[in-house]
Amino acid sequence: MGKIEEAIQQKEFKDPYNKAVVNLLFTHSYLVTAQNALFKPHDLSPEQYNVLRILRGQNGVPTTVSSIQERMLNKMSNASRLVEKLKMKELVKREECPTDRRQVDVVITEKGLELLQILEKQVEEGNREIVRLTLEEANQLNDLLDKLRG
Amino acid sequence: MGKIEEAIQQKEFKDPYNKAVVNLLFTHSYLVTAQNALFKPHDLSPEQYNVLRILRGQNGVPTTVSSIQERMLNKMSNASRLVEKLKMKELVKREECPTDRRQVDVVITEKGLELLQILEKQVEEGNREIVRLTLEEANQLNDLLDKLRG
DNA sequence: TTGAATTTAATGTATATACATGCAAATTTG
DNA sequence: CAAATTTGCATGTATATACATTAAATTCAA
Repeated sequence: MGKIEEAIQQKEFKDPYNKAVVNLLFTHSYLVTAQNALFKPHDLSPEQYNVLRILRGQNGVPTTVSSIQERMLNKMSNASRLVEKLKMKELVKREECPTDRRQVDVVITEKGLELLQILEKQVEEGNREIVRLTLEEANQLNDLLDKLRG
Repeated sequence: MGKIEEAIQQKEFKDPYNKAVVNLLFTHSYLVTAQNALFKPHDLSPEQYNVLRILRGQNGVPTTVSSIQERMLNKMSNASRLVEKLKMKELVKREECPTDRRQVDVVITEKGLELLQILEKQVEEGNREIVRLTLEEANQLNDLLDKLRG
């Protein structure tokens, strides 16, 4: 794979900023493609996995749809529909919130927790393998990404 | 925005590799959201813009659909359908390849080139603004991303 | 306290991704 | 050369993103 210029056959970029944006879009696709292969056998999408992780982080405390939305990796995603998909698979429960009937309390089920436990190990191991950096470099990358977003 | 831990309200990560993957997914969403706002008024998606750029890079030499596909940022995208969309907007022309009737020659039109010229300036300027790094840091980020993919 | 504004979730529509499949043309092979 | 394989593209289906709109519940203000 190597340099981005070879990977997408583009000779040069306007400046390092524009190159970084393209490089990030391309690297994102690389990561997501690898992750998809992992999720596929479990009939779960990366986004659904992400929602399950957020719910487990609550330790049993019900979470509203908007709260899930705020914590998702993709802010423009649609937590409402993802929760619906997870409910159909019985990985989450959805109940009307007693104190505010507009809201919906979402909780991960035992079945959801079990699936998460299996998947998480694979994802964590997969991520370590797919990121071909030293520990120090990975830390540098995290700092740069945090700074990039301002 | 700042640190990824605050941005998505996750206290800690398994290791810097797993943190980097999440950080990259999140940063990708940040970039794409900003880019979408730019493309929206021109009724063009980022992916369609990418195809137009690839075609212009050919300097008038017809390009096959599979060649476009190979050079796209998202390898799993569907160049065939994107070309169809662009054709409906008269931004590209599509002709049967004379030497191999399986293939389809795609060329950007004058209208496509004009739109690209306008958009490109805005995208380039937008990218410089949205990446809040020094030149040196942007170069570092590019090196790390290239290395990450191995 | 009632009416306006806001909040929360669901839904509608267009676009794109992910992957399988179909089909015709071209190439390989026996 | 005929049959089998491969290639190039289109298309079908499910999922997700992006964004507008709707409907109901709640809050706020006159």
